[in-house]
Parts: sequence; C-alpha cells; structure tokens
Amino acid sequence: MPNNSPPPAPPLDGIFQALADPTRRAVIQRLTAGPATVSELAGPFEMALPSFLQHLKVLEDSGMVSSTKKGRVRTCEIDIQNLSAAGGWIDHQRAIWESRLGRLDNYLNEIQSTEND
Amino acid sequence: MPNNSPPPAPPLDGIFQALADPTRRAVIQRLTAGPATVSELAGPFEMALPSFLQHLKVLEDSGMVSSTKKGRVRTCEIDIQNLSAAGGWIDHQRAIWESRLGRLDNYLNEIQSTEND
DNA sequence: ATTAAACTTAGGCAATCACCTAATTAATGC
DNA sequence: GCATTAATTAGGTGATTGCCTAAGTTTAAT
Repeated sequence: MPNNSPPPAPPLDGIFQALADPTRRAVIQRLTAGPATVSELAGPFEMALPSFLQHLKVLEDSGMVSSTKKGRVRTCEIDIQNLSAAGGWIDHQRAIWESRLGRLDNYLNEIQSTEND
Repeated sequence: MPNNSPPPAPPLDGIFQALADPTRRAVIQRLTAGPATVSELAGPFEMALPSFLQHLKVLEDSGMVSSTKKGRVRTCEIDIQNLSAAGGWIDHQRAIWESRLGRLDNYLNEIQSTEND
C-alpha cells in the first residue's frame, strides 16, 4: 500500500495562512479576551454563517483555536502555543538579521579605524 | 465575488500570506544572511524559474523584500520592517492574552483567600 | 557579431479559496 | 409536540494560487 498521503505540511504553513485573512485575525483578537461561542464570534461579520464557519475551521485546523460543544452551543478558545510558534519564527529571523547588521557595523568600524592609522 | 474584506487590504494580509509558503519562508531566511541575486535565491529549489519568480513577486508585493536590477542581474534584500509588523501583531495578541490570564489568576487567588477567612 | 546568461512575459491548467443559498440536524423553550 | 435557536452539511460559483512550458528581452562575454 503506497503512501498516498501528502507530506505533513509543517504547522507554520497553516498558521500563517490562517493569519492572512482579516476575518480570522479578528477572531483571534476577540478570543484573546476570552472564550466565545460561534454565534458570538460570528456576530460582528456580515457574511453568512456557513462562510464564517469555514474561517473557524481554518483556525481550528491551524491549531490556534480549539472548541467544544455543549448542547447545541460550540464554545471556542484560543490556543496560544501555535500563534507563539509563528511569533518565534519571525523573532528568529529578526535576530539573525540583526546579528548580521551587528557584524557589518563592526566591520565598518574596523576599516574606519584602520584608515585612521 | 469572493473576499469582501475591507477595501484597502492592510499590509498584514499580504505579509502573512507571503509567509504561508515554505519556499517563500526559505527565501526570507536566506535573505536575513544578506542580499542575493535571483539565481542565487532560486538555486536550491527544484521548480522552474518563472514559478520561483512568482514567489519573489509575492514577497516584493508584501514589502518584505526589495530588489534592484543592475545590468542583467537582479539583487534582492530583505526589508525587515514589514516582517516586524507581523511579529508586532502577534506579540500584541499574546500580550493581551497573557494580561487576561494574569487577571484570571488574580481573581482565583482572591476568592481563595476569601474562602480562607 | 554570435552566443550565452539572467531574467521576463505570456498563456495554460488543476487545485484551493472565499463566498453564497438551501436543506438538515440537534438541542431548548413553551 | 412544535417552534426556535445554534450549528452543520451539501453543493455551487468565480477568483486566486502554484505550478508548468515556450518564447521573448536585455546585457555580457568571446
């Protein structure tokens, strides 16, 4: 039986993809203030509920939101870890970029003082 | 007619969208080490050059990469500001989430000490 | 003056995305 | 039991994405 499953896309793909939409970012933003039901989350948006639910599914698939259903009400909450992972990736790139700038600065200072000999 | 998002798409859309692809993240990663030409950047990837160039265009449109052409060679470099903006958004969400946790913690401590009266 | 190198443009194709409406299911309230 | 509420499923549309090949264009090297 050949392995027909697509290679497991690293979680960053899904996380950044999820963050690339203003509706979804607004949901994340709302959830940082605490859990909310689907209706509460959907309230502010003009779009039809099924459309909104697709956004919610993208967020859940990305691991940034989890939800549980009680009776007929689904309550969502944020899971900060995956969002943090994305933040971590960005921080890492910035750190590398800055360390390069630091070395460049050092170098420029050095040739300048050499010139001044 | 999809995506009824607020007319002037905020730059975060494009930035996160650009980061949602492993090829493009790898390019960003490479550019944190310093400028590079299109061929140098494309080298590690299997895809055809025009395909790669589309990725580069997405990165440029997002504002995270800029480039200049000299003779027949285009040299790209990272512009860290827009990447930082994305990092800033994430940091902000985390901060709000954590401050809420802090308040929740306070509250739980308070009712506990009240119980212990 | 040719040829080669480094992109660039044009066009095409399948898959995914972001929306929609309509119909359904599963609790709750009366 | 029957209507209402909350969410879900099914299915459809047009736009965008991510890849491709083929055919330019603009330098640079010989």
